[in-house]
Amino acid sequence: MRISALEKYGLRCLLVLAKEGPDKQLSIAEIAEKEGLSIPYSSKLLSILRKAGLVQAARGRGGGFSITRRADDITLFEVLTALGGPLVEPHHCSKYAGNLKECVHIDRCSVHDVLDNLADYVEQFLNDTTLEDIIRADKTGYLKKADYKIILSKNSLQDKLTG
Amino acid sequence: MRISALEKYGLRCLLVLAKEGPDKQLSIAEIAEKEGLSIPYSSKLLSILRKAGLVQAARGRGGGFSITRRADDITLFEVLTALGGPLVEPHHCSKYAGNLKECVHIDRCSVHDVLDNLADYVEQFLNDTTLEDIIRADKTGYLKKADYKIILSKNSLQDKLTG
DNA sequence: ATAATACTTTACTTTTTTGTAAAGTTTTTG
DNA sequence: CAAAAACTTTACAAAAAAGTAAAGTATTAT
Repeated sequence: MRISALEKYGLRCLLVLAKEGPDKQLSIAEIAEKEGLSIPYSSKLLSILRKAGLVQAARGRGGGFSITRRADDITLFEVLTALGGPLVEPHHCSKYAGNLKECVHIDRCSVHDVLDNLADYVEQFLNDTTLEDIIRADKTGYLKKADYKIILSKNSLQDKLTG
Repeated sequence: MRISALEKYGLRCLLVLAKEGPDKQLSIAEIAEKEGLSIPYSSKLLSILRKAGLVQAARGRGGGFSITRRADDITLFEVLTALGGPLVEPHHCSKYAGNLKECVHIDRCSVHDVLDNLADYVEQFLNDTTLEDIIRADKTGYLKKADYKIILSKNSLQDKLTG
């Protein structure tokens, strides 16, 4: 379980634009320079962010990229999902079944269930963190932080199935 | 950010042994068969688990693997860390600096800070989940689950540095 | 129009991760 | 002691991810 390079670098590029706000744009070269990345790699990252609708591009002379929404309206969840996909593969049991066509735990896979719970849990954190929070931390040195007082309860798997 | 194949398969192999308890052992062939994995791949997974001290091996005829501790004494954090390493690279800023030798945000990297917070947060969940919880869920259909009532607070970065 | 600027797309190389194969070592049984 | 069972190690092949390069397309200024 690891944060990918694409996620880290892509987030950093987006933060550069987030600091500028939706009304200002920067060229790939400017963004690459600010983050110490190569121009081709920055192009790739920005292309992914554009396809996800997080930034928009203006082509031609005087063009560049701008963020599509305000920093306080974009969550870390959106950004990391755009760059790295979901934490758990949607069809884990069919994709990672080893030699067999289907997971041996096809009827009830508690590993999958616990990983799904973890994904939900992580999503909660990521949805509670906006780009604005990160920008503010840069300026003030204070970062919003989960308080590690997690309430654990027993929930029925059946609840999830029936909604 | 993704759960790796090694983490998922490794966890499954360990769970097979956890269900048997520390006093019973199974051969690689038996474990592979139960999880629908190839024998060479299972060997690799069990080798990693052995080096991490989570299982022990008895060689020779009649040998096999057994878990070293009870299922309720092994957390998901230990298992996933053994199989996949930490969520965030320890020296992210020096390793993923792009073209430069050091991260451009070397003095204060709020991206790194927020990812460290995420790692701590995830660790909390993983430390609260034992192999026994997963085994129980297999039997009963009930899985312990974080209640999504996360208390967010503002914490000083300085707090982290000074302890 | 034309040239310069700047995004876009495709293809390719390198590195890492996954997964397999085979030869080696240890222990037990006959 | 020899053979079989079973773990161990090393090396290798295949697939995915990371990162680079180059040719293409759109826009604007002259």
